[in-house]
Amino acid sequence: MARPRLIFTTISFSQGLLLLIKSGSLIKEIKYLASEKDLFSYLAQLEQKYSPKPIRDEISFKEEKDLFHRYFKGQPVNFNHLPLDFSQGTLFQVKVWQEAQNIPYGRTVTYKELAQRINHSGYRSIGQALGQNPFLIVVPCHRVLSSNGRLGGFSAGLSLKKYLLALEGVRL
DNA sequence: TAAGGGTTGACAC
DNA sequence: GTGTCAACCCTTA
Repeated sequence: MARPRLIFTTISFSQGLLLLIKSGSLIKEIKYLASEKDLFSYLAQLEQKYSPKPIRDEISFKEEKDLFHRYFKGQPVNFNHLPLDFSQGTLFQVKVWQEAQNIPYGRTVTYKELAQRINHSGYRSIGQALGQNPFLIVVPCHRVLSSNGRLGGFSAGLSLKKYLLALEGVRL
């Protein structure tokens, strides 16, 4: 059976832009890009990876765009009902991502707490799985902090992690 | 199979 | 309070 063609859109915000990629009705990836320049080079990579090449489609992302615009205005938004394509992750990664989705808006947990929720003791593996998170913001890996109250890490950059937490009213 | 990683907790100073 | 180190265990090359 032929796979549905990939479609994408971008959402601009004060720190850069988000690239949303869908296959059919499933979201395949939500990626942070610092500038239009990064967008063009990433799209070039996608064109090499996928055939036929992904096409821009604003209409199919109406709901997601609305949700993200509200989120960037500082309104509490729940993204959990959006259908995500977890097939690209391992079983362990999917478990971590799904558990991370349960962290409420404006709340934070530590890597340890997240590990305990999935009955796991490999704290470093949690960080590693979050680092592979392809669904920025929707899987809120920015809400996971180190136990000493520090930020920990963030695949899209710590300054963005700080920005997102501040947006949600989290005091560090 | 070995190395690395978004961590943690214990211990020493 | 801060630094160091072993242990956790998954992913990647």
